[in-house]
Amino acid sequence: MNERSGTGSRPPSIMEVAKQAKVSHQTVSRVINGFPGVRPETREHVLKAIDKLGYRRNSAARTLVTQRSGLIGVITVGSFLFGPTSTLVAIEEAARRHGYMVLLSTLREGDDVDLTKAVNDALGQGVEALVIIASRESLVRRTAELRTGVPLLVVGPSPVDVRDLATLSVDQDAGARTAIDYLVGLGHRSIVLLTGPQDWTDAQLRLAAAREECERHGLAYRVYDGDWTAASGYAAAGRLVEERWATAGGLVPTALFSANDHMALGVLAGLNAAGVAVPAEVSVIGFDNIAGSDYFSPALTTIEQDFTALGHRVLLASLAMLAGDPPDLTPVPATLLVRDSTGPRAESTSSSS
Amino acid sequence: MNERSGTGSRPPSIMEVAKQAKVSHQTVSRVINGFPGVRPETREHVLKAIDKLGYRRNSAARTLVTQRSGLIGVITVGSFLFGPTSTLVAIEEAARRHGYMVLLSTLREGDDVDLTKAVNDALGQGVEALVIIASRESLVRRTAELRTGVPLLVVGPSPVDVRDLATLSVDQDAGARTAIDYLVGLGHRSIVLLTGPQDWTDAQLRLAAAREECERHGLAYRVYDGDWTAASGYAAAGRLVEERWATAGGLVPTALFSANDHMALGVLAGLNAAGVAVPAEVSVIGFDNIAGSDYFSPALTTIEQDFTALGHRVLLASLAMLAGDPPDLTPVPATLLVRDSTGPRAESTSSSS
DNA sequence: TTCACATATGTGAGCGTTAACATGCGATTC
DNA sequence: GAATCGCATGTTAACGCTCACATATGTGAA
Repeated sequence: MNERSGTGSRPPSIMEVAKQAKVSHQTVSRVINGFPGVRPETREHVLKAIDKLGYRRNSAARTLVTQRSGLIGVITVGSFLFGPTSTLVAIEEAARRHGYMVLLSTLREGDDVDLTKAVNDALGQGVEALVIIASRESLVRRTAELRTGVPLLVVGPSPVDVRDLATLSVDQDAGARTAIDYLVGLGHRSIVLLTGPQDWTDAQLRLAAAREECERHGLAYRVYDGDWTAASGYAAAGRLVEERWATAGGLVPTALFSANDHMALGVLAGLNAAGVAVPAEVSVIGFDNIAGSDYFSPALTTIEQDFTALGHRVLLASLAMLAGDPPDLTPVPATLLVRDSTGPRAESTSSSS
Repeated sequence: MNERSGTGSRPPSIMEVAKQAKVSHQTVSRVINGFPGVRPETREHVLKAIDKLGYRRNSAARTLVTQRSGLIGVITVGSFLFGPTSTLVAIEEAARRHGYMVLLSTLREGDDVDLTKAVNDALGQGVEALVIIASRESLVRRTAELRTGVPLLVVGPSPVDVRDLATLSVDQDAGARTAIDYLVGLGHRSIVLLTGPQDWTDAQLRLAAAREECERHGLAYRVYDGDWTAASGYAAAGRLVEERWATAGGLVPTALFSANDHMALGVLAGLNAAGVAVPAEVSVIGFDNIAGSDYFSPALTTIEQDFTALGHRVLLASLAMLAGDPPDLTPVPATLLVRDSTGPRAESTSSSS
């Protein structure tokens, strides 16, 4: 039924459909947009003409007059790691469900120039709202300075000193606290906090919360710097082993909280290489629940973030802002996943000084 | 310098810039598009007016008249696994470098209806070219039936019986052969091929190539079914252990080729649980080089796919098709990454029947 | 019948931009 | 000094759609 002109000419317009269906272009428009007040018979004719001509609405023309592009710009900056990517996919899915499409920009590094350009490009394409998945503190700050003219939502924790910036994220704070509490419940009194790069807000928040929670419980703890990679986790394991040698009595670290799963993987490899048993001698807990973490050796206890929920919430919030309503910005919960890499503190450990 | 009207009215148009700069709108257009024949002084005025008004080109209007949206539709279907995601990011990056933006659609499952809808939506937004990252055989077939009216490129191996479909991919064939050859070089004569789901073209191709290569070398081999997950790799390890018990002499499998790294991770975990030493008793080789595979226990020997190169090539090919030139569709190479999970066949193994 | 009134359809303008062509003007040529 | 050229700029008409309004047609009340 569907025939298309093979020439390089323009695709059929609403006018040609109108002619074909012997109605006015406006009636065609009404049919396309499902407006009421069109006789079923007329509608039928129009639909047939549309099918015959292979007509497809030109959204450029529509956007030009309505100011509505049906586009949401999503800018992910700095990484294609697990979290950002999962969030992106979830946002896209939610967007499509709500009749929007996603215009994507991925920036490798937190380059200000690139960010500004990406924002401008997206705005130039007429996006109705802008979502920035920014993991770095500095980036979020830049973002706050941007005057975009459309609703702007940042996925990632908000710096406390930046006001008037809509941010939405997984509850890093609660997640980190849950992890520490769980370790405390297992009897651990001295633990290592392996943190991510400090210019990542997620890393900051996880560390700050874990630290506070340690202090609240009166734990002995020390902080190791990591950079999200398994390699840095491996190095941390080496340091931990040394520390266990050098430390006396009840202060020997018996557990490690890694700010992400990749580093935890490195930690497991490092401990294994050093002959330290997990969880018998040291418990390890991660953060993210990346694919495969249930098959690490041993299976990794970790904090799972519900990125699908996050993505949906991001879209809902954008839509709310678009409608002029206050968005729901409460953080998305993170939940504990207990597996094999954590266990009760071994009594022998405290006596091995 | 930049002031913006706070009202909800329309943003400034080229006309207002023209009035502000006391030139015609066409001159403004010339400045915006960098056309020659504008006096530097005039250009200066226009630029100043643009800055003052906070003018930004309305791409809907531009698209309407030029038929060029600057948009490339990318549809990823069925997974957010390592490969597809990496490819997407690389495409986006290449696109931006060439002045295009990416309109994203992610489909969870290979639902035909969704695919058609996604294609139509993208076309409706005026994409100039369409890239479909399809991992499933059936999907690629559907794709071939789509008449889009714009250049269409499929990322993923092409079914041999489907003609006239531009496809581009990593050289799965060469990658799998490299892996087998490497094992052969280490002296292995009996190996297990752990394959992915057979409706994934990648899985098919990797298996077919590995199989052929095994036969070419006169190896004993058997095929285990997997589903890309670490869990299925774990199960495969169990089966392998049984097989080693039951098999006699030189036919005891001493190596396993896993069609992806996640499954290889599961295999490592399974072998470890069964007390089988890697690589002393069994060598394991993966495919993908996912993040962290260098910190598996032991570090995984694998085949690395250069997705960045693939993404760039995809864009180049799209551009070529757009220009009416024949695209370069030769596969992107895959390279061997030797790490610790593979080693020479242990002599003891063949005598342990 | 005549008016009002709803319901179905048509008409014209305008959205912001570019493409094609038209104009103005100083410099060059004969 | 007129004709010619080249450069810088202006004018007009699309592009395909939606909006606001105008016009037919049918229906019931006065």
